[in-house]
Amino acid sequence: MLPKQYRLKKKSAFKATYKVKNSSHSGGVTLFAGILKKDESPTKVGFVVSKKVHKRAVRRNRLKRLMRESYRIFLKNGDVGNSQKYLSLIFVGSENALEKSFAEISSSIHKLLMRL
RNA sequence: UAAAGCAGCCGGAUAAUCGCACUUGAAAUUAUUUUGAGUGAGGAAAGUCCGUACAUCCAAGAACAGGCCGCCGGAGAAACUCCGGGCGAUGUGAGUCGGCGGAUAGUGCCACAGAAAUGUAGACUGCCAAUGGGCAAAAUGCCACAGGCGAUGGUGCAACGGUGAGUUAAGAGCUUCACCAGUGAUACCGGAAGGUAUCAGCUAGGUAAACCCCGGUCGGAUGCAAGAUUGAAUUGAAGGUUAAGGUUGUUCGCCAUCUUCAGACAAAUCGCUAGAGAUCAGGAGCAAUCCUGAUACCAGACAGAUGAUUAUCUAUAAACAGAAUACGGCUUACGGGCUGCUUUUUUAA
RNA sequence: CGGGAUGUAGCGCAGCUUGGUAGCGCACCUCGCUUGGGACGAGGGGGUCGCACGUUCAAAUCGUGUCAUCCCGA
Repeated sequence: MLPKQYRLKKKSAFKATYKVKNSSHSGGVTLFAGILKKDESPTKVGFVVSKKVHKRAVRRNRLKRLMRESYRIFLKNGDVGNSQKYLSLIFVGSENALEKSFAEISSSIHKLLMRL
């Protein structure tokens, strides 16, 4: 898990991020980026796996945890490209990503971060 | 040894690095940071099929309606719950399964087939010359008119207790006989369900997971997003202040500002986890379960915590699956492993 | 977390109340009509009634369990 100040929490913030419509896709993971930020507050990140992706909570939680963990490692190493210029990011997992390993998910997320 | 049955248990472990939630100690400092310690998903957390606690609102009396339950006894807060027993079904057996009151309270339905499908039925197909009657007069003769009978009928899930004998004109539970099924009465055994024995000719289908009858039982609704408290910006109403500010030169008024009340989106706190609880020991009981004592406090989030990587071990770590107010059940899913008892067949002793 | 509904032929739906025969439209196949196709006419095939167990002589229909899909409320 990420520390609290890095998490995207409010429903309105999620809606605002989706509204920007700046998205890209890689290996079953979709990244939505919000607006560019003006001050030095930390970039907030949300992770979403819909109930339509899979019925069982264990499978959905597993995918969310893998995405979260790989983002955390990139953030710790400073290997996140230009992503920290944005106010908010949302990673959305899809059906294709369910069966993938940590290494595959990690490389997908790295690609997405470099694209920004 | 093989094949089965039942009961119970486990549901990866250890170490390293990075990381999260809550509690708590310390330091810096004044709302955050750093650091130490502790705790951190299940046997089903699932499905949401039952039952409760708890909370708010309505009603607080009675009756009807309606729902639910349905062998007996016990346990339990209660339950579509559990334990023991009875009966029935099933299996070679250990065992397993059972929504298991009433069909003589009434109503409905029973396709097709069949003479007939519930009404103590017999129209039809049939059987009968014993009785009455007629014909005949040689008869152990003929006639189905009055009658007797319910055996016979290519049916059907089901045909008015079953099979076999005897009796008879023909026949029939006829009550005469043997064996069997049910029902009732009596006696005995049992705490009860029920069981055993004897006697009685008493024997009119099935369906109540069709309506229903009988007995028992039930305040209703909504669910922790229940509900309680706080509450910045802001909105409305009422009142006050001109000490300062804006609007014009001044006053009033308006803005502003202060107080009170009301409403209220985002939000915060409580509800929230010390319990019909957990572990261990002893006792009562066939058991479910109950009693006593000791020990420790053991998830509590709110975009929602247990993860990632590596190494070693056992059987290659690989099943079903993630708490959201709590508890008791039921049901369903599940790779693999362990323990105990029992049965059957064969072999050996 | 709570509530409601639906699973029947390739597709869309009846039938379930009151249990005995599964039917309608489109689509499909064959034949006719036409120079050929379409339309039209005639005929035909196709369904473990989501799954399992039970009640009943008999179940798409009644009961219970289970699976899947969809919708609604906060």
